[in-house]
Amino acid sequence: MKFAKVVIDEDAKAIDKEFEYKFEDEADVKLGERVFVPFGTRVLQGFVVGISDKSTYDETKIKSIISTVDGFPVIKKEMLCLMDYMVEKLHLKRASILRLFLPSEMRTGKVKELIVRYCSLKENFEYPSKNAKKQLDIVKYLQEKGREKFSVLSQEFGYSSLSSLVKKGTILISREEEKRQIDYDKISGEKKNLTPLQIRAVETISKSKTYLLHGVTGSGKTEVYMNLIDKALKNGKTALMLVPEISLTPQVLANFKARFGEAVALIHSGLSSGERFDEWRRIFFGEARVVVGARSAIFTPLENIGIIIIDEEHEQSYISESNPRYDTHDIALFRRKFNDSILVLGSATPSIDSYAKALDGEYTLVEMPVRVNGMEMPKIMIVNMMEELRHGNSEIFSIPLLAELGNVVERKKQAMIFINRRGFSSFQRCRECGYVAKCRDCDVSLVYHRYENKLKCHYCGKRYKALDICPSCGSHNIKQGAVGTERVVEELKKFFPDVTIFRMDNDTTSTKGAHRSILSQFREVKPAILVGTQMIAKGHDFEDVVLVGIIDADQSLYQADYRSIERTFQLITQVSGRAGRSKDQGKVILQTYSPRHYVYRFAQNYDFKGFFKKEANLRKVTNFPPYTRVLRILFSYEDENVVAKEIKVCYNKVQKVKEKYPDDFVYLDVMKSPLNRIKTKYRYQILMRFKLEKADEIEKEIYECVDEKCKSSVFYEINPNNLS
DNA sequence: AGCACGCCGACT
DNA sequence: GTCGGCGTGCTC
Repeated sequence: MKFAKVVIDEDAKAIDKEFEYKFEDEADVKLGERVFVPFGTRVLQGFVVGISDKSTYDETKIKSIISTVDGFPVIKKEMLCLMDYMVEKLHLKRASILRLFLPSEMRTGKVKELIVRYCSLKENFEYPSKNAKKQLDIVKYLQEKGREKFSVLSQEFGYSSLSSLVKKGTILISREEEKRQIDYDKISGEKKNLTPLQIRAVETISKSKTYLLHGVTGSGKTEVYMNLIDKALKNGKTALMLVPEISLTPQVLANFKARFGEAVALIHSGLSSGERFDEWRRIFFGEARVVVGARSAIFTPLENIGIIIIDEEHEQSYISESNPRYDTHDIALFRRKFNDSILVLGSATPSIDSYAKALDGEYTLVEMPVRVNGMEMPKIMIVNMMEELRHGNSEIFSIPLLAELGNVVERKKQAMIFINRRGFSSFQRCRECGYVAKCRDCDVSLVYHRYENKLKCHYCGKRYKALDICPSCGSHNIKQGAVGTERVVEELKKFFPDVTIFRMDNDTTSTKGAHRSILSQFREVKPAILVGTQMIAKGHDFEDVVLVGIIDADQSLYQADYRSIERTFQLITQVSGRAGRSKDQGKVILQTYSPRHYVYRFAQNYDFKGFFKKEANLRKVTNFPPYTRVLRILFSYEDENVVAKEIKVCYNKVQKVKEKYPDDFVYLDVMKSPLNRIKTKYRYQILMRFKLEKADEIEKEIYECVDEKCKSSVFYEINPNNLS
């Protein structure tokens, strides 16, 4: 008799623990397998997360495992350890963690293996009659080629001829499982010669520890990554490389496929569920030895990892913002340790957090301060929009930007205009009474989308009719708020009616392949202007882009978030990099209403170190991370009274903890979340900051403050990215 | 989560 | 009398 600890596959707080079940034979159930178990009156699926000879529960109450689900353990040992770590450290529910480790297709069970029928000739087949021309063609084809897919032959020669050959027994059919082929651009993957700087980086990164690779845009980090992966493969190890979702462009994918061929598995949101399922299994069974993917790829069941790379490590998208909330860095650090592998965090603008760790010696700093082609970084010109206003220009575009755009058009070159907001304008406001339309389910203003003539909630996605008269006072005087991508395109058309203008944002890239098609179209046209959000800021090398315009750079600056300045610096550097790929020196025009802000001064000079010093110092004196830890506990529930009451109880307990550590707490407060309601749920939060020395200890005690039985759903966030 | 058990109101 | 409301508590 054996006993298994089972996590029930239900995402509910109340059953988030390990239940014990018995089974007879050791060979029947393996660690990490999915099993069917009786649970109360029902039969549910669960994960075996532990096996032992003894039980720790009343043996008369222990039931038997009914059967296994897959017939093999789907969760490997490393991932079981990772689950424990995430439960302990991030206070996530076991089932929701385990779900991260499997492709969703395995739970819903909708996707099946792709079975392909192959046709081949019987050994001593009889020739079809002379009149059956099509059938003879098929036989001839197969004599030459040996075998072919049923679907191909049917397409080529017609279904009826083929099926009659099958019926006669002339053709035999065999069924084989095939992995779905992922679509990617085929390019040649020749190795480039490395610069001395790149060689030094590759040689330095060799020990099993964590490196921070700080390389300016254009310093050739990707080539370094590829060489490092090569090295890992030669040592018989595997490699995991993460890139932000938006920079997971066709170019990047093609590069990796070309270089490492069949050994590469790709994980990204553009895959169909079948493709995702197949890629996961190729990784699981060791067919794929290099994994390239977005955030969630950190959970792939890759074994014997020699190197983990997080490219653009500063990117926000590495922090999951919705339910199982986690930071990819934490997971990567865990897996690095477990596999005793190398971890490389790469960026042109490292996060303040990572860079501080590097200076502290926790990470090893590797620098690549020079561009591969020896080119200068593009010149950044700061335009004071207040000044423009004073001179009577209240348009979106400043005079210098228009002049430079004109110049680009004349030279038949290309420009990119970056604007950090999609839609036509941020909101519609009534000029008479100040009414702004809000989402019924969420506490946010609606965004106007001109193309659909609809108001959209960017939180829950709900659509509303656009305003023509103010529902509050009846006035027709409706004003558009701040500009978005759509509006910029429209305005540009007025100034440059003959120039091709492309728009790229969430709305124009929602369909599969749209991203790729816009970029390849843009590549072909000159002169042309590409208007877009964040997603144009990454990794595209366009030789002919000589100008980048940043509309309203302040957008990201004034947010109730301690990282907003850091993010602004990163954004400007990133976007500016787009102008620097051509032979002519590129130019960047940055429009701002606060030209004297230090972030612009450092960004203009590409002075990361100076910026770091200033920003780190500010964080230190104002008691923010990385010198303190922020913990946010978010309660949300449909009934506002319930949330308010429950969070109050929790807050009182937290206050007791604070009294116990009076010197460590630098901040503690309870409040409505700035976004008080999202998807019909009211949100309240407790915010606290405490010093690092006893942070782990304090954190543990704080977690005890939340009543397990409360109705609200509770989210914990460490150093949250935004406080809404 | 989902289901049983249980303790109150208004109906054939 | 009992049918059914949903509040509470349990599931190895």
